[in-house]
Amino acid sequence: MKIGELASKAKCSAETIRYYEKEGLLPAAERSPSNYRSYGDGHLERLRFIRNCRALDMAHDEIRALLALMDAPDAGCGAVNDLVDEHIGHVDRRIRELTDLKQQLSALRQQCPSERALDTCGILRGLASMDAGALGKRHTHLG
Amino acid sequence: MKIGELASKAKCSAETIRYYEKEGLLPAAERSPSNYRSYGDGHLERLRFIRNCRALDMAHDEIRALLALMDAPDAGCGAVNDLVDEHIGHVDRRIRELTDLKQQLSALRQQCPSERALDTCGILRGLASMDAGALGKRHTHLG
DNA sequence: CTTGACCTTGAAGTGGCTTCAAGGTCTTGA
DNA sequence: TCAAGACCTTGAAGCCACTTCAAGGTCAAG
Repeated sequence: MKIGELASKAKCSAETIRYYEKEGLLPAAERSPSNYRSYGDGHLERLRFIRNCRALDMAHDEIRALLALMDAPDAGCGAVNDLVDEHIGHVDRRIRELTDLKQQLSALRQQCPSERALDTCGILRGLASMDAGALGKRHTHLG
Repeated sequence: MKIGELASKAKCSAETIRYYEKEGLLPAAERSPSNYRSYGDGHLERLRFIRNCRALDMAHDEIRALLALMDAPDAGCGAVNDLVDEHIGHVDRRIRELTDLKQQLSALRQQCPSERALDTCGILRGLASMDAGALGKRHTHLG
């Protein structure tokens, strides 16, 4: 199967597939006489696995780790469980960050409930006088 | 004041300040005879405003829009309110996306409550067989 | 007069792609 | 038989908001 067919079966673009190959997520395909990449069902399975991980917002490093664990012949899945737990932790932290953020924004928005002149606008005043250090930095790969 | 002093007063790095200048968020500073950037209190105010906006995860485009509104002499703040409301919408959507995501991940995690052999690990099975199309794409600049 | 803190510019790296440019190959139908 | 158009190739650049690096210039203190 050529790259376009694989792409449509995995619902991603051919460029993404080439990118995954370059990144080492997907093993290099064999080549046809005309130098086109040639894929089998194993590639499709692996690509679907990767796309599912990405749909869950896992970073490439996390996916690489999962793939390596999967390829280890005699391992149990304890490390898989740990990796997923850690990723849930990432998502959870980011949700908490954004919830705090929304709180801040809502408070700011209430400073100016109606249209008024710029120099009395509570939002602009708030943005000018806030203490930026109050919020922490982002800790995860989820934005 | 030189760039380092401005940076420490605004709690950001000198590189960030130079970047904001290049991006047109911060007006270009005057230069000393030795070609060092020289800043006044107006720069500090504007920079603090920008950093506060960034602490609230506003994109540069949003901040640029706010600054332009602020500089408009006779405008009211209705557009400011709208912009903030829209940004709150971004944050809200992202929170909902991540909440869905966490749900998916938790369900996945429950597939494999304990250590077991790889080929029966429910997580890996789930990742291999999920339908990636089930989750939507990211719509905002918040990750 | 040297050390070291500060400043300058420009380029490259981050992540996970997408888009573009400039071609080569293959299939189909006139 | 040959031309159009769909598909493939590579490599580079763009996205965002920075950070880091390299290679130097400037300045105050000891």
